[in-house]
Amino acid sequence: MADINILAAPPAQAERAAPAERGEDAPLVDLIELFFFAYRDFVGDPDEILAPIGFGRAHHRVIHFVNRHPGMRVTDLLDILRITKQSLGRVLRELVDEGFVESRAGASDRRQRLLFPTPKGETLARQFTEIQGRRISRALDACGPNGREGAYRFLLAMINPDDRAAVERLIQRADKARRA
Amino acid sequence: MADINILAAPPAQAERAAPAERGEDAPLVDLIELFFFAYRDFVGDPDEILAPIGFGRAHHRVIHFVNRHPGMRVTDLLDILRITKQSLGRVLRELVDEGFVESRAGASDRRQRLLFPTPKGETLARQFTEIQGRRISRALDACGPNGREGAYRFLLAMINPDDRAAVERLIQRADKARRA
DNA sequence: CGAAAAAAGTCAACATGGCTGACATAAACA
DNA sequence: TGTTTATGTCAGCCATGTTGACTTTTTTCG
Repeated sequence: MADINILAAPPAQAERAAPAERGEDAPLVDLIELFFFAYRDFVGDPDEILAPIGFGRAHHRVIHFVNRHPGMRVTDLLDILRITKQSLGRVLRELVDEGFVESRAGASDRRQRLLFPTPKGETLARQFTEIQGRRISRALDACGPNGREGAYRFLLAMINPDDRAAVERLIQRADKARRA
Repeated sequence: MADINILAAPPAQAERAAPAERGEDAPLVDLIELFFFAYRDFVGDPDEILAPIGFGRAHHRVIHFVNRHPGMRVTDLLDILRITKQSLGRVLRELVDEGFVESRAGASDRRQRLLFPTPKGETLARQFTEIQGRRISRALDACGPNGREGAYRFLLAMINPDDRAAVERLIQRADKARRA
């Protein structure tokens, strides 16, 4: 009785809940699973772009953040990614060697290496944000008028309380720089 | 001028936007980054529980799905996790060996191996859903009255269109079984 | 000035969790 | 009875994380 394909389409007569009320009283565990599936597909987008170039997810993350926050220090990137210097070093070297990222000594503190995307890096980064942005945009369309604010608040509140302020600062700083 | 700590707290006089309107007109790229940070912390929860036992994220995912959908076939799990039989096999063997998961031959098709959590596995799975559920619950609180419905729709619409129906069926099937 | 601390980089070794390819077994199906 | 399906397994490889030790350059501070 339990051994049927639990992913198969149901017999034709089965009906789903009306779209208008879908998810209204979904248990938390539903949202846990949706979050898992959503992220799986979300990171699948850049995977497809990177596979032909021989890069992976680690490269995606670095290119994204360097492009979004040009001039960031290596330490900043380490804090964001929460990986070790050695792990980052490997990926960063490949990106510099292949001309996606450039690292220059800091002006006021010459110990620092500030990271910038090259034009090649910018082009790649734009592809990432375009495809992921389209996915998010589609998702917001499914949420009605206040969807964007709701998604922003939901995702922000999913972050550890101690880190929220830093993340918001990071984001707002980048937005401001972009508008300038 | 660019080489300062981009994650540091700003000087005291800087003010953030009023909470009421936060995120209202956030660019899509903000949401991309928030999604990244949110998931990072979301999977950090089970990581902490698993580290002492010597298990990793792969084990978390298997225990979660087996517990939530008891009696699922190995093939179902492969479809959900999108990994190879060999990768799953390694993890599954460890979980069976250490008594977290049990696999029984299917009743109507004896080639199948149906997966069930042991009491030990259930206990562990409950810890995962509790801590992750608390995080989600907190996040929903930040979203106002229709937060749950909004989050459900947003996350569902983030999933590849082709997979949405299967995911919803999976979830609803599990909810129904749980209520029964 | 000189010592200490900070930013970055590097080497080596190892763990986890993906992957491919090849192959084996049992059960179901046509 | 032959083929397909569901599962499992061996062997090896790759990407990306980890720890620990150590170096170089530059800044900071007593």
